Amino acid sequence: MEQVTLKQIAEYLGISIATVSKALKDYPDVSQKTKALVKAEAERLNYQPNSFAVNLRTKESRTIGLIIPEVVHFFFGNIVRAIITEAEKKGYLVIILQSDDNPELEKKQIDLLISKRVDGIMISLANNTVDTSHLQKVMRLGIPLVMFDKISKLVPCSKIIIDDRKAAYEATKHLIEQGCTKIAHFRGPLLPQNSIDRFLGYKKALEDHGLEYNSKHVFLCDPIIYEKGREHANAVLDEGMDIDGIFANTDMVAIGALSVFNERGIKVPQDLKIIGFSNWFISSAMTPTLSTVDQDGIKMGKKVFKRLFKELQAKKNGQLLPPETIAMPTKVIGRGSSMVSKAALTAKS
Amino acid sequence: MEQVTLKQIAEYLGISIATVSKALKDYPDVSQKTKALVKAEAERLNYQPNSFAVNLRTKESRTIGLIIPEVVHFFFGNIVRAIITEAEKKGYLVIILQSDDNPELEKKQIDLLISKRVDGIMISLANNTVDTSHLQKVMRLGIPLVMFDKISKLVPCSKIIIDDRKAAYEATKHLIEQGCTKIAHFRGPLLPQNSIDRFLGYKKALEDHGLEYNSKHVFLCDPIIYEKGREHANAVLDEGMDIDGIFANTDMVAIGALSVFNERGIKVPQDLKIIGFSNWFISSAMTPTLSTVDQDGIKMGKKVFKRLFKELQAKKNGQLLPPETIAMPTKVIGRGSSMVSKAALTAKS
DNA sequence: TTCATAACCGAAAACGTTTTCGTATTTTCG
DNA sequence: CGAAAATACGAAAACGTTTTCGGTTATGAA
Repeated sequence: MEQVTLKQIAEYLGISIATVSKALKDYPDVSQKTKALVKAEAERLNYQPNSFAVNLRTKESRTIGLIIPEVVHFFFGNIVRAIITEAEKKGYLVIILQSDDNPELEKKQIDLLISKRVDGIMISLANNTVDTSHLQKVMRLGIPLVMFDKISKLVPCSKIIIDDRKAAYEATKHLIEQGCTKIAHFRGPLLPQNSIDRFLGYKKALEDHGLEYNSKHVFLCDPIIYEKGREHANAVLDEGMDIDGIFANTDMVAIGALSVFNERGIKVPQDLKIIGFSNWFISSAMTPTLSTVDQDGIKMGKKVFKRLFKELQAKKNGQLLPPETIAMPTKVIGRGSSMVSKAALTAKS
Repeated sequence: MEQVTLKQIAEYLGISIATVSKALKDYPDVSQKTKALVKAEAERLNYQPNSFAVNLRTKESRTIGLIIPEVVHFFFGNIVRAIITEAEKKGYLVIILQSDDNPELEKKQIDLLISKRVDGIMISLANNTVDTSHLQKVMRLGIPLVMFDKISKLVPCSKIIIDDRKAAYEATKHLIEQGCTKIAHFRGPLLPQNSIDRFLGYKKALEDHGLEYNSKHVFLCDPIIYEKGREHANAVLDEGMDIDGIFANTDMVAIGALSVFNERGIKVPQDLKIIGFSNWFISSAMTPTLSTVDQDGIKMGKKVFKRLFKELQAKKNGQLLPPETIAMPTKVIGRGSSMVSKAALTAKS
């Protein structure tokens, strides 16, 4: 029941604790013979170092913190999965906290992680986090910090993002290439950088292709949920707006809109084309299948941990790496909701 | 940069470390005056106890482990969310590990958690975990253990589950009540208890209602994914099977089947009725909306943590609670995929 | 005043590990 | 053979906290 300690092994073998410790860690100043003896005994007794003591002594916990707005979210899910996996490979454990998009909670959780003495922190900000003092505190304490997806440009730490502006530009361009000329945008909340950037990319694409930007064609989704997509789609129809394309901030919103159009007999993609964002796997299971922008959560998660790990290593060596911002690639995926494919044509004729 | 310690406060105030420690914890043998002094100073210096030292001294980490097959999964997502929230309220941090339904990995992760000296462990087993020695080890070490959802009856610990057999029975009965007489079952893998129970519930419902059980009507989904639903739905059609209802092990599978029927012009629910399992939120966004069995992940998560907490408390008091198995309620939710509602009738007429 | 009691404080051990430094023993080699 | 060097081990401090126990001072009662 009780866990065995170095002391017990030492007493059993009649040698000192120090030697036992060193033997287990293959120090050069322990003879092969005693090493073998100690290791055998440790094995036999199923010795496991007491991590509390190790932590105290080495001042590191081999534990890192991760704060995200929502665990359930499919995109974060992939990121989480990747981070956990990568971290485990390097012997790190991940403590996950969910901010529920609540800046107050986010602050508390940062404090919690600091008090637990995590070695590093990864965070995707709550949508409406404006005060970054808690993050400044993390930096002040010298705790490596990596931000991803939802970032704040005010914090001088490393960041892993996608080029939202470019991705949105490409998505909008895709609709234009499919023949849309009056494109609405179901945008995300006003604050987080990526919903701003997606909006800007959308706007830029219109301008670059000689289409007029109309602020009435921009609908705010706050929060970014299924129902908002439905709401705005209904608004578009009820007000009889002249729209032939929609670029939605997120697949979730796009699917909400799609469900309304299906219900109200609007033919997608013939009457109206839609493209979402994030390539949620279920988007390929809709009828019609949903066009979207693919952002690889797994790859992103890997990158996030790898960056943090680099900074952890650097810190151990007494160095401090200059912050770095890395943009991950994205890709427009054209599907049934924006493309009148040959198959779709056949089915209709 | 460096964290302040009791020693520093003590030196600054010219008193002993012991007194500082006791003052902060409101020991009765410290005067109000020094308590005030110490607290003010601690506040000013932003003192935070070094949890490594606290852990070592108190032999508890206020950290608990959670192992689940898949974080991304919406059902587990809800559970995770609930557990984290509840745990935080009681001052516990949650370390989440993902087993990827891999028993080997699961074993390793248990060891990892043990070596990190978590105070307790919650686990939903990998689908094909048969050897439970790693769990026995947890119990042998006296670490409180709570299993949920995917459990093993061989481990004498507390368990939080749903009554899968009853739920499946109700789901099948629902189809029968809607007029189905030839009901197929897209079942889950052979091993985990809940997919066995769902199958048994399905079978029992058939028998109780005078319908013949036909093993050809049972399709194995291993793993339980969207594609399996498609695959079997196609098989049903290709082989021209005489089927008028499907009870799927999971919404995911049901949605896969639904997409095939939509594509191939099978009218749901007129030609064929479907019911899924778990009430994945997207299931109400399908066309038609998907009937399902609601199992409340949030409630379950809460229950899981609360039970673990109870055992943690008991352990502190030197007690050992007898294991308890709690079944959470479920509810059949009839929607468009199994019910020809008035609205649907109108639309068709 | 004196003694018992209460109130307050601190010394010190303990938790289990890591690591430095010193020392004792053995080996090497001129 | 003797000195230098290599080898092997252990003592002890340190990490920062908690808690027991003993001691000192103040308080009150006799």
